[in-house]
Amino acid sequence: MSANAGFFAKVYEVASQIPEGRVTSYGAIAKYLGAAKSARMVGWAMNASKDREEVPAHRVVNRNGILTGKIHFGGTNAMQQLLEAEGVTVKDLKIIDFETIFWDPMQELFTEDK
DNA sequence: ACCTTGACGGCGA
DNA sequence: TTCGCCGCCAAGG
Repeated sequence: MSANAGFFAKVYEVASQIPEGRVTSYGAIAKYLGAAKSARMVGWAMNASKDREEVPAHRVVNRNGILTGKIHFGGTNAMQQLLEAEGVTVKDLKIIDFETIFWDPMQELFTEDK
């Protein structure tokens, strides 16, 4: 399924599996999908996933641990609020202990798919 | 049909 | 190590 699903669909599958209180990056998802250079498309997919409540886009940030997509959450700091509500400490759009709560699909799903 | 933009990141200089 | 350019490819103008 995943192998035959469109790129967007695959992104949704991975993103929807991100546990609460954990975060990942666009690049990590892209790399897991076999397109490390297509991190941008992951972001674009997230943009289209706004209608999909199953996709916690707020748990996906850039590789610096910065809430770059915050802008797309109604124009307010809703994204940060959502993360903090899950126990994620955010300081001025920057996730504290980013690597500690980082959820790497390559590490968590390496044998479950593909 | 062509050009620009975009939730990023890799790789070269 | 830091800076900048290029790729990925979809959507909008």
